[in-house]
Amino acid sequence: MPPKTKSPEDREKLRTRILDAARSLFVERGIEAVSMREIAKKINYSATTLYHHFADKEALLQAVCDEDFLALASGMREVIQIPDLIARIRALCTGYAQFALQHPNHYRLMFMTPRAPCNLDITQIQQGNTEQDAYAQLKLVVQEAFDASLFKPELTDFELIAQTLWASTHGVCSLEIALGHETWIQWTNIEPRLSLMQSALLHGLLRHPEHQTPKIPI
Amino acid sequence: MPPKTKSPEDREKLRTRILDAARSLFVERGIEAVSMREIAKKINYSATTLYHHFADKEALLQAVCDEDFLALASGMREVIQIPDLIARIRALCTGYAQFALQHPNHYRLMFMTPRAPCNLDITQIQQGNTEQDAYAQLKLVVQEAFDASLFKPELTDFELIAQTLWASTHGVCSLEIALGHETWIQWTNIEPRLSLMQSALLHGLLRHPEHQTPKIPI
DNA sequence: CTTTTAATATTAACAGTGTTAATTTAACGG
DNA sequence: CCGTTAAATTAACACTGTTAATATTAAAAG
Repeated sequence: MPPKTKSPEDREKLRTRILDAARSLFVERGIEAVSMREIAKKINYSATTLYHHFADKEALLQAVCDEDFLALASGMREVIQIPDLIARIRALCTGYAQFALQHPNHYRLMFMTPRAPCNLDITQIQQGNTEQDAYAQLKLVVQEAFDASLFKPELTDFELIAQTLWASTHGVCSLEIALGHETWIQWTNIEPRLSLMQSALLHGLLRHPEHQTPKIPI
Repeated sequence: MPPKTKSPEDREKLRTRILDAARSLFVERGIEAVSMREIAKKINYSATTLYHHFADKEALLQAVCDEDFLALASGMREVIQIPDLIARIRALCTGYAQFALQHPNHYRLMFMTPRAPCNLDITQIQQGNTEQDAYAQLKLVVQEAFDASLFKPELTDFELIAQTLWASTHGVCSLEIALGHETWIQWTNIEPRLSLMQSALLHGLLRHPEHQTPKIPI
């Protein structure tokens, strides 16, 4: 069983096999249901083998996470080409929400779970790089809109604006993920919740709230 | 050690001792760091004793949670007396945020953790009762404001409005709890994040956004 | 061809978890 | 004094993440 295939691409191949097994278990059964032994069993390895590729469970999940941070950011590749700044902001928020609702378990791990503050060392994502970091994408377009004086004049901090936009979309999505199945709340549909949040907040932020969003097929 | 003190108030006393031990461990070390054995050790009992008072760990945490749902709602007792409807909405959101940021571990368990959908059976809180349910409090005042035509005329669903207000505050707070210590985001202060969200969103929702909030000491 | 070497994977074990079955302990009613 | 009964305990099961020691193998060295 254990041959000496030192070829680096084989080693990489096993690494991604582990990542894929972890992800699939994780997607279908949630974060806490995933054990190292189960991941290993899924690819017919022993649990200890995983530790030759990842320091610990946290690092493995972080690696899964990283891939999805990249997926989130690169899923916006077309969106960030939209010329109209407001339309681009709207599309970024919508795309973000789609990702969250389509990958709730990943979203939970990425944005709803506090982690040790030192994990940036492990992460291989270049934060701030607009190719890899969806928040950087939002920040950039918000800054452009800020420079174009599209926001109300009393708003002087574009980073604050970006974080507010992020928090609003995150609020709708994370409530949906955490409590969307609770029956003691008479939840309205998620789409109107998202769109009301988006339009009301932009109405409160923009200098000319009646800004007509050019209809662009996504 | 195990005397036959069947008196119901003693039994209740032990139950709350368990709850308090669970809460204190839980507050200082977070949800996942709490084990049944540790809780038991903290009050000099064996772990199995806890199972005579709570079906399982989930039920115990749910019970801790329930007490804090009540605490959240009853902490609003003065706030819901505020006569001005908009000021009351603002104060509810602010109070909610204060609770979230002061009890992040509880907040996490209450609003950031998906649970099995059947837990309403266990919960002893009367959802919808404005004495016990903070969301019901918000819904009520939003409905009053809706009936008073304070919202923009195109908004026809007051429940949607209430959920949007909730989601916005939740978004700021839950991002702060989950990612507030991440250094790859240049977080602005939490206060301006909360207040910009509140004022911008209300600006987008209200018919007369310039509504002067009467200054009421809280 | 051996023999060494070094990577790869495995088994065994540790300390911990939630949980349950079987058992002891102690007080009261008869 | 004895049984009943509730309360608490110990022992155990099947897990978990993780690590140390061990085996397995293929390629390089002699």
